[in-house]
Amino acid sequence: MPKRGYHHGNLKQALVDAALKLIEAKGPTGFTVSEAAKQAGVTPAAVYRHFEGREDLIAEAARQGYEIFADLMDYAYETGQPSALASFEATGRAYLAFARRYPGHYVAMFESGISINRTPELAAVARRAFGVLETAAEKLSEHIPADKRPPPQMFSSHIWAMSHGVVELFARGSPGTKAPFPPEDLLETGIGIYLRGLGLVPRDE
Amino acid sequence: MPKRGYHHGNLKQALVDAALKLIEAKGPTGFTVSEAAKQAGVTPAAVYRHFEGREDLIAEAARQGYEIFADLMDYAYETGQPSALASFEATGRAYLAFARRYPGHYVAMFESGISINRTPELAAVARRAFGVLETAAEKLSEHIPADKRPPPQMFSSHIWAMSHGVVELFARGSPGTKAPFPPEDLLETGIGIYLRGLGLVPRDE
DNA sequence: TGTACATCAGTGAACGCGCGTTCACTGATGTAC
DNA sequence: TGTACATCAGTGAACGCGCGTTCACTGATGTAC
Repeated sequence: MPKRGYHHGNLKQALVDAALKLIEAKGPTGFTVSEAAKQAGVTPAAVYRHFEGREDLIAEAARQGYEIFADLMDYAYETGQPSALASFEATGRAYLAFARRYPGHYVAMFESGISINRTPELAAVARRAFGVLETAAEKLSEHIPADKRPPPQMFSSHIWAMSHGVVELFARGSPGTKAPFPPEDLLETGIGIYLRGLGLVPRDE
Repeated sequence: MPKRGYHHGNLKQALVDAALKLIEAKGPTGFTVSEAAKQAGVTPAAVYRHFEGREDLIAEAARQGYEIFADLMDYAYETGQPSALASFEATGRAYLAFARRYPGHYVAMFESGISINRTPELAAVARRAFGVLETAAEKLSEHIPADKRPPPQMFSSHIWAMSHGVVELFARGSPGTKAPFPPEDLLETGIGIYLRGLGLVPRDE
């Protein structure tokens, strides 16, 4: 443990990390300022040297999550290039991968009730993340016959909805629901069938 | 206001109704026993004549929601008969319709953290609701060429995921997200494209 | 029809609890001379 | 290099609050005779 700096070293980040662990373990409701402070080895009052309050701490955790998420989406998009189809599919998969690898961030972002418009920085980074998906959809849409081409924003919404639904219902320990199939497979096949419906993938495997 | 019966008439249901309104307005976290009691015109202690505690009240609200939900799914299924395709589509739409018309119930069921296995009755009615969707998927699957037929449970999961995603992301006042299209249209087109991908709907409109 | 009694839905006061937040403070660290 | 001072991260005690829950009670309703 590096103990440089004043007293703690980097308490601000330590508090965010503690909050993420707690949110992951107990949900956004179960998370308390006092417990986060305790886990960082510090008095609850110390939190207020770095954050305006409870909400502010959660918002910072969410912001960091969007940052990671946006980077992941960017990377997935690039991985699929130069194929518009591969890029699009990869961004869809990235959503699930993110939820799996960063569950604390995911909950802070999507289940804590924090508004995306809470601060300009939060809004900006969220827009960056979703922008990648929309760009992928636009590029993909160019491969669809112009007369039967739905708005790109529409099928990026479809894919986002399916990804979100798979995560919420089957990848997280949802209310007594047991996954009938591995979520990754479910999403993979779901996106596959959908893209075939768009006429972007041939009928056979 | 019918004031029959002992003192209140039907306090148990009045408490459930108050809870539903509060959950709808403030989320499952914002709901408190005291406020539900107050809204029913009764002391907080009176709640314990009818429920074991806070959780029990929410569970009853969820149970009633599943009951309505299952009936709605049944009705939607019957409406589509004898066409397997129409029945399947109708059950997908019913999910969104339910979330819209009974937002309090919806939140109690899917966002309150109540486990489906809390009581046998709750588990039973939930199974009834989801069973309709699975039956519809099985019937539909018979129309797909046997060699290229995914398991019915798989595409009922896909549709459920898409419906759930559309509701969570676009139909409810999600974290700063504004719907790019009416959720009903989004779901309609999404299911349509998906079914075309399954080879169940011809390529043109 | 009238009286005595049992039932039990709802009362009102109180409890212990843990929360988020505040405040005057302390003492380690960084800086000026 | 050494001393005096300013800074400010973290302390510890305390606060007010509203929560869920309990308990002995009361008084309206239903029932037996």
